[in-house]
Amino acid sequence: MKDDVSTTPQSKVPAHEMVYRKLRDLVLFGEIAPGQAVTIQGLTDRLDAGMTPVREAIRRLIAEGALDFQGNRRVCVPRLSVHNVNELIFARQAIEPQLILLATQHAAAQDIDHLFQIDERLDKAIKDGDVTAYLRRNYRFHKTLYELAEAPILVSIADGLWLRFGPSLRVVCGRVGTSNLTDQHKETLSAMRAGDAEKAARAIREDVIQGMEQVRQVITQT
Amino acid sequence: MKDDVSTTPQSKVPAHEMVYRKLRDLVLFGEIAPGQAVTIQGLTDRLDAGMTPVREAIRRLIAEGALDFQGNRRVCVPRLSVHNVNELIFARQAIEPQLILLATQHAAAQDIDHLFQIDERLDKAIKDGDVTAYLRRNYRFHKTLYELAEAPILVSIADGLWLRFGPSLRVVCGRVGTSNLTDQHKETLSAMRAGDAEKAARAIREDVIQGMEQVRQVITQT
DNA sequence: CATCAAAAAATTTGATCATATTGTGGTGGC
DNA sequence: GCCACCACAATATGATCAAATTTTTTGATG
Repeated sequence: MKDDVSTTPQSKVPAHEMVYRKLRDLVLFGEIAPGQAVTIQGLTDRLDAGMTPVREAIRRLIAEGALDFQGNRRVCVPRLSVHNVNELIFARQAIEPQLILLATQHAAAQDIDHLFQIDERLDKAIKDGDVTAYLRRNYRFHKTLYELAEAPILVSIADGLWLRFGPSLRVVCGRVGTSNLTDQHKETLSAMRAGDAEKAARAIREDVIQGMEQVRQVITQT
Repeated sequence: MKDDVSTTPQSKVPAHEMVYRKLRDLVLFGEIAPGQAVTIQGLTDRLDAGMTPVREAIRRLIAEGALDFQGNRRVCVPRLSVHNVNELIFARQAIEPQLILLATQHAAAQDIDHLFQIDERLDKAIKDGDVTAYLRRNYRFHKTLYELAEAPILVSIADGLWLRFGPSLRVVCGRVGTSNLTDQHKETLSAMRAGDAEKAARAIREDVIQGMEQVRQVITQT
């Protein structure tokens, strides 16, 4: 399991950070489904942590939009409306191509090689029908790519968007099946390797649209 | 301890929410300057609150990018680099015109009247040289405007951006002086009233560029 | 006597606090 | 200058209080 970099046990990282990463993963990869409630006490048991770290982790994720604080003091993973999905499509199209432009300028050859490797393992997960591995590696691919842009604010925005639609991707996989998933990863990377930033940006925009369109389909049906 | 009946007339809003709002204002309106440290104990004194609510408020603001958690466990208001400002300019240009497009579609006549009122009071603050009132009303103008778009995710992104460059606006006012501030508020509102969404979007883009350019100037000098 | 609904008790869960623990940066001895 | 030690601030725990939800009780009505 080289995938979960987030749950490395080290006494160097504080408990609230640890809980945050674990809970973030649970939400981002759809292990807590949209609509499902999140309780403090439930998490102290599930993650074997104290109350304070759990509370702080929940607050952080609420602030990032990954969790929803419902008027009374209940917290849950938000369900996306069609309207929300449209907002997310717009925002992703606005931000992520720009990240690719910047990433192309900064990327070294070995960075792109590394991304090709991640993409290969992603393809393997698809072939194996391993949904969880697919979701983790797909996120990892995009996140790694975006971090090459060296634009921390834009990356944090993009990351925030992933936290919002991520939970629904598992649902999409459940409906569509992993074998029907398409992406523009290789096209993006090839263009980057060729130094054609514009083409890479167009490819990622295509990737975003394809992915989000599938989310929209599933949301519309529900 | 029941003695806080006099100090807390309405305990309908929880303490952590109260502390969050106060601290958010302190940061957003530059009352805690960029680079300045933020300590838990300092805030428990300053805001007369318990330790737990303060901790949660700080976590939220860190998650929103309004505060910076520096490796060791120090927290401070981030200083913007020129690079950061460029990211913010891009992001604001990407998001805010879209919010105006949507707002124009949804706005009723009285909504626009209300915005004209806010803008008038804003102008008065400029004429009086009241920096704090200017900053608060300028934020209020944009926030009110964006909320008309009925696009909660895009609004939360825009809000997050304001939290990042807001602290620097007070510095800008200190350098430039309130009398030299220009904006495109009236142009935006007039276009909206006329139903010309595209024109309104262009006006707000102009407003964004003007404002951020002044931030860039100040950052570059420092 | 059964049924439903409103009220009240019980339980669950969140909010807050006081306090103990741990980690960080500084300080003085060597 | 390096290392042990000290003081301070952050982190984490569990207890306590308060709010909200669920369940139970109760009473009126058909």
